[in-house]
Amino acid sequence: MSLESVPPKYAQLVQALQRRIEAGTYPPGSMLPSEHQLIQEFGVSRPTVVAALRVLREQGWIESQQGKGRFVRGRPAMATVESNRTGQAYLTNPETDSPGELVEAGAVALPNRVAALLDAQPKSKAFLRRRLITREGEPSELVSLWLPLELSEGTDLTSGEALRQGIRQHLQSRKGVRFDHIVEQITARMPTVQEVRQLGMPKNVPLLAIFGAARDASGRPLAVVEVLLPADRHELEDAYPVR
Amino acid sequence: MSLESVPPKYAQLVQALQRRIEAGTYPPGSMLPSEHQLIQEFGVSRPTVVAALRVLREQGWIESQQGKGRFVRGRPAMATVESNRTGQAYLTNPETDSPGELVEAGAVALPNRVAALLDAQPKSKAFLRRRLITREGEPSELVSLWLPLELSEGTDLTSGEALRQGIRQHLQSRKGVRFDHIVEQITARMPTVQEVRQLGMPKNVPLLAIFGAARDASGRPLAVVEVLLPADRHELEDAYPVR
DNA sequence: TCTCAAACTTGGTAAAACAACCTGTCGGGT
DNA sequence: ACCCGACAGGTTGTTTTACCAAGTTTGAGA
Repeated sequence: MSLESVPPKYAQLVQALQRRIEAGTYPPGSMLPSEHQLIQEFGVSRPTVVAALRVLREQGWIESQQGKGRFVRGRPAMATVESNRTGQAYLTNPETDSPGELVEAGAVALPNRVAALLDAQPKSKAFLRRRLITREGEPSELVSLWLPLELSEGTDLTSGEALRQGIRQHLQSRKGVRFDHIVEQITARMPTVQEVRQLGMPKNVPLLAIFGAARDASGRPLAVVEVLLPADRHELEDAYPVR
Repeated sequence: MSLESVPPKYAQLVQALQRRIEAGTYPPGSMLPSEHQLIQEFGVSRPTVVAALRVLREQGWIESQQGKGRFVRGRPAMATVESNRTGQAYLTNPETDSPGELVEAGAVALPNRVAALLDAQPKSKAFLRRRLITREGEPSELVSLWLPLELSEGTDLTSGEALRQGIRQHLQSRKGVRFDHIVEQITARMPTVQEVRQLGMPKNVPLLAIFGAARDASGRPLAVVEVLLPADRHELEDAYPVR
């Protein structure tokens, strides 16, 4: 059984054209080959070509003029920066993407701030899963996930192994809850002695602390992730259009 | 010649479905009629229905699950909510909105980091305008704006008075440049002694530093704003939908 | 030189088929 | 009686073929 999922043809075409634009084969301002030419070259049908070109237009790589042709704009400036929604990244990407070790997993009393984000009583219990991420062999980030106890039951989150599925997908398939939006808070503070030890960082360097609270469509909190980044080794970057 | 251009069918279908969602005919969480049902009701072909539903999904009105159906999310709320984009706020809002005093205005040598964001040589000169914002009578934030010298000429930025116009509007009307997008970087560091004095903050509390680089559509840097926030009095908050 | 039709371009609609995925039902087995 | 697997029938996702409409450019002919 070959389970290597091949990307759809239109997506392959998108990538091929992006590569040519970046390589300078289609320089900015020049006209892209016509639909008919692309059909000939790639051996696909017109709707497939049109679907690929629509994606490129919506992403800002090209623009089109009816009756004239499609013109290269170049790599969209916004796309060079992968919008670094930190909370989303840690709630969505599989843990196997980032090497690290599990340092804690079990029911604990909630810190005040996390309790407020979960709409729970301070000091009440919830499930905590904490991982120390390593990059290039060095401790890099401390990631903590808090879940209401009823959401942690029947999941693989208690396991010591890295999840091969994103937390979002795991909770959706096992518990049927759907993340709708994330509220993110960013603060800075000095590290505790324990954090200095775990992260192997100087004790006079501040920590960037990102709290991401995932909620469902009705606004009910589902999970909170805290990401601790030593400020001498990390910073956050985001890009957005002005309105 | 009656050339009242009628919108394409798929666009009409988009509007019809949006109206029904807003009217509550399709409440959030409910399942949308299947493609087949929509084909029957509106008397159009499947590609037309699919095109309309694709637009709705990309705009965040609905989400789709292969094998199950399409589900209503409601009017995309996050798109209308002005999220607290710090850099955008300081580059767009009039200075008169926030009381404060001008602490510096003139040509200075660029710090390395700002020079990199402006694509300029380190140590080269640029115009700096720095204001200390006060809230409830207390020093609160230190906001610095760097501009290439050619962009500062002929503007009111050298004036000691608070601008009644946002920096973005001012530069657009005086110099004809348009902000297209902003790249934002967030770091944390310990304050300098001068910053401790100016902000009236404890010297063992870290600073949240936000750098916002405004660029035009081609990616050329136009201006950089740095916002320094004592971490014991400020934090950043943002909200966004999960993709 | 001017006019206009032909030949290109992209945009939109229709009809059909297959693939991938989800969910329930109906069995047979334990 | 209970559990579990196979299967049927639903859904969306992708691809193909076909045709017409609308905008632009070009060149042939008057």
